[in-house]
Amino acid sequence: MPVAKPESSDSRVIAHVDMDCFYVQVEERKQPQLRGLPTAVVQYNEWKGGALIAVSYEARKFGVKRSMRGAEAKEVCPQIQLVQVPVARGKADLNGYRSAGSEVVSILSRRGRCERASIDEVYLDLTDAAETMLAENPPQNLEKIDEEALKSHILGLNNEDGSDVKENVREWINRHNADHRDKLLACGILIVAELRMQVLKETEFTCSAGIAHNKMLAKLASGMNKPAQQTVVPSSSVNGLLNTLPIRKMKQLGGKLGISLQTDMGVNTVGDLLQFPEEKLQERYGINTGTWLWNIARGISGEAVEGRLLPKSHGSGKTFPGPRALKTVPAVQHWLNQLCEELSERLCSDLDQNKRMANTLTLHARAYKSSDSDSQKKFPSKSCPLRYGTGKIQEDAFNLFQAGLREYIGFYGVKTQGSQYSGWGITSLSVSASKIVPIPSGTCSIAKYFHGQSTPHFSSMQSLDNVNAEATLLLPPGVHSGSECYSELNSPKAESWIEDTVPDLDLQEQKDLSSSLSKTQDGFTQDISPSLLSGTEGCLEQNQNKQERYITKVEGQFKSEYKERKGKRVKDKGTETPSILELFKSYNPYPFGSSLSQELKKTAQGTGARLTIGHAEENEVGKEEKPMHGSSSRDEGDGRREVWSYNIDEIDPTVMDELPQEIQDEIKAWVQPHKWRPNNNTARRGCSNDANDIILTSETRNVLAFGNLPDLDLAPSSDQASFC
DNA sequence: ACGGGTTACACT
DNA sequence: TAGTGTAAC
Repeated sequence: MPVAKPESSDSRVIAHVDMDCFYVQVEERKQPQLRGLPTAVVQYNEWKGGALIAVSYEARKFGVKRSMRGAEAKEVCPQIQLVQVPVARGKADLNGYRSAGSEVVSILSRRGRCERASIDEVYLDLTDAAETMLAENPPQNLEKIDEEALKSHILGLNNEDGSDVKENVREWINRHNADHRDKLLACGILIVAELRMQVLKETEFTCSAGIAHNKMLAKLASGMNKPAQQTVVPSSSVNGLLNTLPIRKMKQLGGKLGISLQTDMGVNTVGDLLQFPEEKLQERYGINTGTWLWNIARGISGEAVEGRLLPKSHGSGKTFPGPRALKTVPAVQHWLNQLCEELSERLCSDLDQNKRMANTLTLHARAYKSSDSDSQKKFPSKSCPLRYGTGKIQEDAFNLFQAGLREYIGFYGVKTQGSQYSGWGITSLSVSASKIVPIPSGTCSIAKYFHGQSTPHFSSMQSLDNVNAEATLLLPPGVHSGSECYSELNSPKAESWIEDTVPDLDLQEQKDLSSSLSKTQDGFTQDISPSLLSGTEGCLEQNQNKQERYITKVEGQFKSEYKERKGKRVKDKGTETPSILELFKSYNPYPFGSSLSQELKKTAQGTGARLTIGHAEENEVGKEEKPMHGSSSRDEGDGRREVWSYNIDEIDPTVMDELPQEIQDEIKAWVQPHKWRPNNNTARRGCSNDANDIILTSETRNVLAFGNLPDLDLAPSSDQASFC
């Protein structure tokens, strides 16, 4: 599973910063009277006092451990303060911890590339800062070294009895005869100490840190002296450190792989690994993992610190253990709705604060089938394009669930009466949103608008393009940018879909289902804050070439969209005028905001600015996206065409027959373009000269470029509601 | 019948 | 690709 990466020859200065019992600290900041007391954060207090998810160092002295129940903790430490995780919508609400984590990240990212590794951990690449310091103000000239830095633990520094530890540290930092690598680490010590003090001052949180030449060693070190201390790993100490280190202390070896190493290979310490030739390890664990193992035995790890301050996905989930398993569809739907509400809320915050949008919705569930031979079958996870809006997410998630359930129960699902025993139970549910990209903008709202309904073939050169343009083309259908946010689409097909494809439910359940649907679908209509657009204004000067290239791309998309449409949906609309107007009308089963024209003008002006998002210094999103190193293979957003990822073939054919002809056609139209298309669309993507291609008039190009759109008489704006 | 809820990533 | 599995906190 782990993969080897070559280590760059240059010496890096890498830090791993780990918050000390973070959730406890967050609660202590909220309730300062807790400070100094043995405290633990618990989740769900009902059963045996809830599960501990964080334990203060005071409480640890009493032997309180994570993975104890609250009641157990009380036994070993009667005076322990148990603080509950906030609950919202019947589930744990971690948002407070998430935002506290963001506070920390924003501080730690000040001195170099910063990677958010989890809610309470980051990696920092401080190489540049250290090199600069070394060149301009090397530690060996320093008179005074900060107290915090002097408290560092330097592995391999032997503190003889009676010697002043801090004095030894000072000497180590000041050594003028140290090699370059150690001098860099000495700079790292000072920088990290300062960062940690800033964190403490600005957030009241303490943290621990490891400083080394790579991530693996930094991570190892950060846990060696907690809380509120930092540990350095000079390269001369690496062998001694690893030699006796139990194998499962290493990141990635705490699970099955580590066990296998011990039981199958007799490897108990990292040092034991040294005797195995690389080939042997590859033989046993595969080429990648084998090399990775060989490297880590030697303290070699080339993983880069990714510049990523924000999470790559959002998820919301809950377990329903044992007797609490969900046994009816309405019960599942109720909880799905709760989870989706939370997810939607978080997506909206992300959009608002970070100007990003997610593109894929995934549903995970765990289930048991009581009376069945293959009861260890897993509930399949399912995903589909993500449409913004709480109601839509709920709807889509529920559809995904039903698709999964049908597959899980295998079509012979027992018909059940009302709340009667159904033979299955859901023990965990979660929804997540992934493939998050910076919001598109400007001209992009057109491109985005055409997305998801057919198969655009872009005219290549994608990889040359600005990441934001790339992002644009991945947008969900029915979505356009702007502060009024996205139009709420109530496509009739979605609703018929739900009701008509759940044959196994009895009447009562169907009623429950639809009533609960209408209950939850009123959704909210609060606007996205206008700040959405701020921050991009003010940098209008931008590379014209980029813009032109981009337009070409949209144009190409346009052509092929039209082509597909023409071929497969002829009957929809009578005339086939190849005008942009007609295209808009016929293409769109969804209401399109009447503000389109306005929006286009607005965004046309802003296009240059928005295209710069990827590079704007003050914009985190730009930094975020840098790691999208030209992965042009997934850029064309192919995942977006098909509305549902589950296999339509799996629908009971008799059900298909019962569907209204219209809907059958819809379904076929969804599925088939996908099936016909050859697997590698790179071949087709660049081909814009097909005989069937329509030629865009210059007027059309203007529309795309500048938003000179004639008034379109499309769906009335009253049809739309916005979310966020 | 779970420490619980999230994240990330490699594999196929 | 979507879906699965592992690992971590």
